[in-house]
Amino acid sequence: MKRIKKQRLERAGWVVGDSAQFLQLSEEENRFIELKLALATGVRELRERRGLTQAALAHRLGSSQSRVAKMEAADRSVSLDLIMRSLLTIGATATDIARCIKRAETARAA
Amino acid sequence: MKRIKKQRLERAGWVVGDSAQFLQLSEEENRFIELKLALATGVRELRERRGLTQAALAHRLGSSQSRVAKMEAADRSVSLDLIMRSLLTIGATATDIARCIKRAETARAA
DNA sequence: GCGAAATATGTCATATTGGACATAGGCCAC
DNA sequence: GTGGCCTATGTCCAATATGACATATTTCGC
Repeated sequence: MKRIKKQRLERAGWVVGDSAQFLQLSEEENRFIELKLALATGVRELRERRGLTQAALAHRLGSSQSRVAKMEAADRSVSLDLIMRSLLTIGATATDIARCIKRAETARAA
Repeated sequence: MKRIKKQRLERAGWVVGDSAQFLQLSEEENRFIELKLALATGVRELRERRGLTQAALAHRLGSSQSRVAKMEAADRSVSLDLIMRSLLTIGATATDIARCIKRAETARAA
């Protein structure tokens, strides 16, 4: 299929690629989960390095210990928003966060 | 205050630093918003580079055009989760995402 | 082992975020 | 200027994430 035609179809909202869409979807879902997991791990590492308990971090976040525990376990019920806020609250730099994300990528490669 | 004492207090859940906690909170909130904005911008850039309309991306996400518009505007009503999923759906690499995050940091420096 | 502190897991009501839809505004070719 | 396409904005209510609390379970010094 010509590149132009493909782009036109895609602009209209259709996925044209060779592979089935649900494959693409589950692939993205996997990548998303890996990412979340890598960031969650980053929270735990930084928190421990700071000598903070889950309860202490929770207090800083205005959240609760149970939520922090679920967060570090990358529980389905916790959003990336909370994870990111935690990283920032703990004092993660952009570099720290970027590193987590790269780690997620290399984890996938394995 | 001695480092050990400070850590012990913090473990118990108290912020001990020199600055008021609400200052710390608003600082983190700012960082968070910058981050979100940088990623939202990343979505728009990648989407346009791919020649996709908001509607097309929405269709791939199983979402709607209005939500994509709000997302790119970093509207309060859209989560980081959706933004990240979008980035992945568009085909952003870990490197792309990391770059957005770094950009957020340098934006703050300005 | 015991006990205490830290962490994990489950549930609930409330708040936030979700997709859908309607509609308004912007842009460009005709 | 009008019709078509794209994007922006606002409002529904359904779905999901939230803090809180209660309660396991693990960890570790003694």
